[in-house]
Amino acid sequence: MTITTSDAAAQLQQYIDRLERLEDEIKEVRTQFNEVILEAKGSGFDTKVLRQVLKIRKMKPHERLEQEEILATYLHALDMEDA
Amino acid sequence: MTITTSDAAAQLQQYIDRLERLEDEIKEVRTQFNEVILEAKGSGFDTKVLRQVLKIRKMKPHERLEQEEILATYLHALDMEDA
Amino acid sequence: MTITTSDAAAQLQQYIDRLERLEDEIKEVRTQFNEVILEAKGSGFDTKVLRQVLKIRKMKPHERLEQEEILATYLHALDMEDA
Amino acid sequence: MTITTSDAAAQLQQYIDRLERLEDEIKEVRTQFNEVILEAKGSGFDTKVLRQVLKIRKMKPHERLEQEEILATYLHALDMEDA
DNA sequence: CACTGGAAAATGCCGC
DNA sequence: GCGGCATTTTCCAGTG
Repeated sequence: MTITTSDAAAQLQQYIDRLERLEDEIKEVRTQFNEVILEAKGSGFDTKVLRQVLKIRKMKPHERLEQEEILATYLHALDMEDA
Repeated sequence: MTITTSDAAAQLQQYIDRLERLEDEIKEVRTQFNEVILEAKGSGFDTKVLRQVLKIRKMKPHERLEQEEILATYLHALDMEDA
Repeated sequence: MTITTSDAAAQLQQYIDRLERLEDEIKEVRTQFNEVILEAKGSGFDTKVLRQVLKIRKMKPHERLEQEEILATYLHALDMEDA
Repeated sequence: MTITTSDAAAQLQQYIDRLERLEDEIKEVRTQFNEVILEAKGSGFDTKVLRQVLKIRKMKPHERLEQEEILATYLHALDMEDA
């Protein structure tokens, strides 16, 4: 878009405002996240391991891709039309 | 499992819960962010440039100027100043 | 397993092998690339700007000019032309 | 680095050359990769599934992080000093 | 306080 | 040409 009208300029300003507002929110929540991590550290937990646990829990769903599904993928790969 | 460990487990669970809740929030807000970007795109704005604008606004003018200057120097050294 | 499938399996295996070999090559060259970047860094060059230069050289001057113009327009609309 | 000497300029030119050379190599190998994918497609394989197979094989090593190791991580997380 | 590794984001690519 | 996915780059916390 070539901004020729002041309307377009105002619209751009609005989008930028909204986006920066959302970025601020993200930053804020991330700060809270870090605070909790620090708090956990204060309780004696190893932050690195903590993050690892979170990661593992996030990965879990992906491991539905386990064994059977992998096998299915291979079988599908072999189920070609005229090979 | 000893009582101590059991306590620790409960505490760990709590921290994990809080952290995952915060992660969810971040994810949610980021989704909103992307939606606004898409909306702006629908209004005819160039999303890539939009992101560039946000980045520029986040940078301190000083930093930005410095980066630009280095770039100019490199381009000059390569006889590319008009690129 | 039918003969057809067995054939397909062998063929699949071959394709996978070739593809993985090529993936390895790419990975290897990328490693070399990163090493050169590091070397340049060691010589005092700013790696981020270095990457920027490569990107600029890859772009057709026309594209680049266009992008810059859009950016200038946006910044102007936001009264940020001096950023 | 502020490039003041022609030596530095020459050095920069050399780094850029080397990096672009490596980028070309990568591009070339990637082209070969795509050609093999196309060839496989011509043999009746579904390219999407093919890529999926490659991905799965790449992930496999990461799944050493399975069960026992995950358990170990949790146990470690609970093995705090003074909780 | 620079380096390193890992998470998040942006870019670019492939298929539709 | 666009949307989704994979790669690449950037950012940031942790560490010596």
